[in-house]
Amino acid sequence: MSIEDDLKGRFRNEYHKGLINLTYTTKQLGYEFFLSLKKHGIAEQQYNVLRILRGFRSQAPLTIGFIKERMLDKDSDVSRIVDRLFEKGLLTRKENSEDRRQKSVEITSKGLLLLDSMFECEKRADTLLSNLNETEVRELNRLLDKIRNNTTN
Amino acid sequence: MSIEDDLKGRFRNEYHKGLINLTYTTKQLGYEFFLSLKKHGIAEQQYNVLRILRGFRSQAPLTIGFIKERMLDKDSDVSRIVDRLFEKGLLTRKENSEDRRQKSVEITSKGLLLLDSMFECEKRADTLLSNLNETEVRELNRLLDKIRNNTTN
DNA sequence: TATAATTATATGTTACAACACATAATGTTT
DNA sequence: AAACATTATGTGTTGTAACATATAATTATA
Repeated sequence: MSIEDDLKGRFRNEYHKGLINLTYTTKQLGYEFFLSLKKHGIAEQQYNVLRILRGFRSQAPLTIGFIKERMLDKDSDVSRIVDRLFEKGLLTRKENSEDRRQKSVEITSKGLLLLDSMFECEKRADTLLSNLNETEVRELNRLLDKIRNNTTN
Repeated sequence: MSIEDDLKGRFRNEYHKGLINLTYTTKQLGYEFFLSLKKHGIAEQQYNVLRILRGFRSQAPLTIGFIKERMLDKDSDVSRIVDRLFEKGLLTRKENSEDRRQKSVEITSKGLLLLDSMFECEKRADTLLSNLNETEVRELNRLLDKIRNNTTN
């Protein structure tokens, strides 16, 4: 399937196509992953928060700000995502007595169990680019890094 | 700036990095473009609908379904996006007398003027990948196409 | 032709991003 | 210590994706 067919449009040039292609491909990969998450009744950002809580368990409890820094999306509304996970019993949230502005957030055993049961989602994520060989992925990463160097200066 | 620094994390392998890199880079490019739109008080999907209305002006009026097919996101909620544009006076929306289920949507002169005033946004979009040379963009497109062939089968 | 299937659009819900603003706790300055 | 600044988090709003369901109009079928 070519992107031209799919979008029913034409591109001004390779750069134009590149931008649309990036958006389109990433959206599609995200959707693939989203589908594998959906079976577990959890939204993508909630999953990401749980992953961070598990990944940094040695430094638990974590604050909202710490979690926020580690989200792919820097503007994540972690307060309300944590709300939803709290209501599902997947994490605990307490006032930090050292600094009462902060919240101490920790994954529960229920949360850990859920992540364990989602192991195949993580495996799925690793296969999304499997159509590229090692050299190609490396080249993709090089190109993406190069693109970003441009836009962040 | 490396993505490793930025995400404060490590990657399992190049494939893992590739997926995160795609998500992250695309998000950043999208944000760049979003910023240039914001000055004109219009949201990204609303802009996309206006572009389609202008682009296919020769076939006007267009139906909601026609617009939907041409959106990058196939699940776009075109009905409500059109609502918002209608309220801003940027398009007209009438019942189609041939098939009264359909709506006939057409961009207004106010909508065309807005797009004209946004010409620099389009130019901006074309420069987002300018850090890559022609060969590199071509290679990027090849890799993205190859990724998608995988995930759509 | 009455009925059933399909189509085009609308509406309602949940989760979220991006933003502005609010609030409370803490730190700093005078 | 009182006043001000900063920090951590919360809340409210708008726009949207993804989804389910609704409704009306049209087409196909028995």
